[in-house]
Amino acid sequence: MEIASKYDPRAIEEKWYQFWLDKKLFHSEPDNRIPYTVVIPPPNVTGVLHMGHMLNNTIQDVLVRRARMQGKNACWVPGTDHASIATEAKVVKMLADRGIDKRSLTRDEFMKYAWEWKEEHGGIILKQLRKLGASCDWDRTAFTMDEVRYESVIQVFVDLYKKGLIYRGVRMVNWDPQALTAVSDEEVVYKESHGKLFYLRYYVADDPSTASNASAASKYITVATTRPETIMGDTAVCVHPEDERYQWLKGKKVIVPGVGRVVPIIMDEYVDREFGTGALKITPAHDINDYNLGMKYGLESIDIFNDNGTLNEHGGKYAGMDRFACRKAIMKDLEEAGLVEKTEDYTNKVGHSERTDAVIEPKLSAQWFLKMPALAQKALEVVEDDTIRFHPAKFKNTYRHWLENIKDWCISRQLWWGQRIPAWYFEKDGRIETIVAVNEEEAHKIAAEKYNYTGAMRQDEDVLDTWFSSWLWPISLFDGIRNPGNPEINYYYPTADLITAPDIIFFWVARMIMAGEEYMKEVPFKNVYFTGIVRDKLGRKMSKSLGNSPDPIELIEKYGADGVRMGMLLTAPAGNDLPFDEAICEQGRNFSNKLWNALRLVSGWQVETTSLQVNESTSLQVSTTTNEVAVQWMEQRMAQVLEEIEKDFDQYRLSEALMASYKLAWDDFCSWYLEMVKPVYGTPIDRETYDATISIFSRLMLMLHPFMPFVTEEIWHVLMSLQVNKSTSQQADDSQTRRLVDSLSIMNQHMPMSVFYDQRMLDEFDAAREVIAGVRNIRNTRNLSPKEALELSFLAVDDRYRFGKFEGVVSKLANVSAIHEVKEKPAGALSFMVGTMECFVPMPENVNRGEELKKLQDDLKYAEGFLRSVMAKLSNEKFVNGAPAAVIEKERNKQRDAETKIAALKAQIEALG
RNA sequence: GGGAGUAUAGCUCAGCUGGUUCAGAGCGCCUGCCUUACAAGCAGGAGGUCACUGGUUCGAACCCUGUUACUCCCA
Repeated sequence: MEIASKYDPRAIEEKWYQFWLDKKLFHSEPDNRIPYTVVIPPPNVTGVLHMGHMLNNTIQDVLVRRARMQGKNACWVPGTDHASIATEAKVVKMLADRGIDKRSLTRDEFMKYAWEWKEEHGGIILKQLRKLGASCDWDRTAFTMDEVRYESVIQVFVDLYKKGLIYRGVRMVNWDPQALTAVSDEEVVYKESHGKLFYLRYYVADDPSTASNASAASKYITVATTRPETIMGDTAVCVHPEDERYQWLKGKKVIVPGVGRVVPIIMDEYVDREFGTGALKITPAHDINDYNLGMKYGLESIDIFNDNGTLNEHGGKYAGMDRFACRKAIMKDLEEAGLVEKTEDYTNKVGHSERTDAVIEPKLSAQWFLKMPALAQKALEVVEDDTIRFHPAKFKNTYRHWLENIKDWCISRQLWWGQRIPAWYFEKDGRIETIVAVNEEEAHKIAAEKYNYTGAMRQDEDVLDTWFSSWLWPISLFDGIRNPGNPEINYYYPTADLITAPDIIFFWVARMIMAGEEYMKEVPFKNVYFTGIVRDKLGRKMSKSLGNSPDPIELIEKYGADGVRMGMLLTAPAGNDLPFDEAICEQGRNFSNKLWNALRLVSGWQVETTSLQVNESTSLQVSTTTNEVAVQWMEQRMAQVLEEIEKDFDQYRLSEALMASYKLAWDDFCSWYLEMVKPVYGTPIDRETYDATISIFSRLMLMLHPFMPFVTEEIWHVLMSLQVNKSTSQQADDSQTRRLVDSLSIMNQHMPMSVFYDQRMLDEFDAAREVIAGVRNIRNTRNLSPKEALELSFLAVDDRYRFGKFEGVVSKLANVSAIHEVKEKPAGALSFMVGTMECFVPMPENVNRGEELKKLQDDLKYAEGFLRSVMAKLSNEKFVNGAPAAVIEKERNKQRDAETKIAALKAQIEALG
């Protein structure tokens, strides 16, 4: 069979992904196996694949593929969320490009365009995930606005309203003046910003009747503010009740500069005396803290802004001006009026909208809220008691802190794209009544029954926060809200693992837990794996604006999906940020190529029909024993590594599991095992070893498959067909067997499991490996040709470092023509030590005695130093009395070994000299 | 301002219950090799005051005190 010497992933990856799709291997239906369910963190429908998705979905795919191979019924449900703000912005832009103004459209017309946009542009990301090899059950692809999910959201809203957990009220919310909607606390990003701190003079109005005559006042108080434009809404100035500086102002009133309004001085401990002058202006309509003070002291609340961030009629001469332009204008005017004391540079954190990046304007408005305390309580308990485990566990702290300080969730958004709030209003007897119902018909029915009202009703214009859909995701994906107890939700819920980035721990993780407790009385998942944030190699977060993020699809084209997956995983311990360097994908690509070349080697072998192999590379007769030993050792080693990997997966240490598999395949299998059994060029290999090699190689592919699905599927298939081809007994059924092989997939083979292994054999191999390395080292340093066979003798004081069955292996890999055990050091020999075992090869003619001597003396010095440290411990009474017996015994062994070694070295030095 | 975390080789990280020659891995680097699977490779090698400080202990990378630096979250 001709196989290219370089592995080319492109055609292979496409071929197998299509194969998996055609055979519906990703699809899951409930059955009697154990379910393993993962729901995708639904990417934003406007999104394109970025490195964070790559990481996140690679991890999910690894876990899902592994679970599937462990015989579980794996179901990974993909989907997208509708991202109301982001999508609406895209649609508005699309309309603008076509010359259509959103305001000229009805809601229904707009929604038609929005769906059109979604069908055309939404979900690119899901297509891209296929290139990565994601084994999602595409038949189950869901969208937070499709019928099932939409209705689930509405039903939950109505239910929570009935339970009294949802209410509507006028509150201070985070207003996004660009998207023209409220956003939740979690959607506000605080960014450091360089601004100014303005010191403004508020003159005392001694006599309220002459207040408008500001010049009459002789005293003033200086107030520091970062937002002078809000003075139009000032309704008080506040100082600390114990602030000595301002006692004289008690009960007085002051005049808002430039505005002329007379406002009271209030005293409250809320004030930080250290900040600015210790005096605060209070604008209840535009600051949450001021709002609270306003409520406490019954202050007037004057809203000075329009929804788009311009000043309204309360802005006086500044009405219509943008808030930032107004800031400049106002300062200029105050400056001229002599009301500004000074201006300082000031750095503070300013809230920006996560979606539009506009500066958030705290604003009073009527919004819908979900009461959080009771929900939070339960959500906290299940994480505290480890019903849900976080990996890494440190995120428990963050989680706890948030839930203990939680505020009610603002769930209404002033947009059209989303689930429209199912609330209807009508006026009766001069009162506005509110009906919350799953649909208008139902609302009418309730209105008639409850209020005896049959007239027209108006539905709330707002939609619900996108996260109010996403928090139901693990339930609504299986229709568990509309049809509780249906077979799917019973089978797939709770899901097993959730893999997500830590920045949505509040948005999503916590709220899913709340919804799970509320609607399923059961947690939505058992483990949460928090990935790191993908950064560039300078440690900066990857972002579009910096242009520092590689295009994942280009990476895949360059290194293959397997290569990229491996690159991501190798640097991605749970919860650690990963500084991504493209070079790491190269390692993944190289590994694919290594496996590929191992396949080329094996596939080129001729198989001997008889069992004996004569190895002519040395003058030693090598029987199959060497190969048998090699196979046995490889089996032991594989069992050992499997044990490690199983442990790693239990602890979600994926990069460690991958590294262990990588070393098993590259070092143990390719560098050692294949070299041990490799027949001399042109000679055949014995049947047993060949079969064993194919079997081991195949199992290695199974172990690697979750990490590198494509190359392993390809190699596995070639291995299967090799088995068929070279089989002596199956000639007749050849084509039939072939068809069978072609129809199989590595995907649903069984993952090998660790079994008991022989540690003694592994130790013997380690000794053999060191002997081989020792001989090679002597050849290298003394310029001895690897082609020239050497004779090896060894002197073992005990059995610990014997290489036992591995004699044949040593002779083959070190090119040793004979191995003798000796009782005394042979004359005229070079030596090296493996533990306490001394090994000798004949001294070549050209050896540099001075160098040899120096080497030996260095070794001796080290050994003597080591012995001293051991003796120091052993002669310490406290150690001997205090340490456990096993530890002391170990030290005694060290002492004996060191003494043996020192004696041997001294003898060698003497022999040389 | 409140909370959490991190600091180990040039880089990214392991190091579990304090106890082996325990100071490790991968990558990178250096040297020598196109040795009939693989130069996307092979054989070797160099690299660290375990941030600093004091303590506990027979024994500390690991436990405790303090310091410094960085990161994240919350307001």
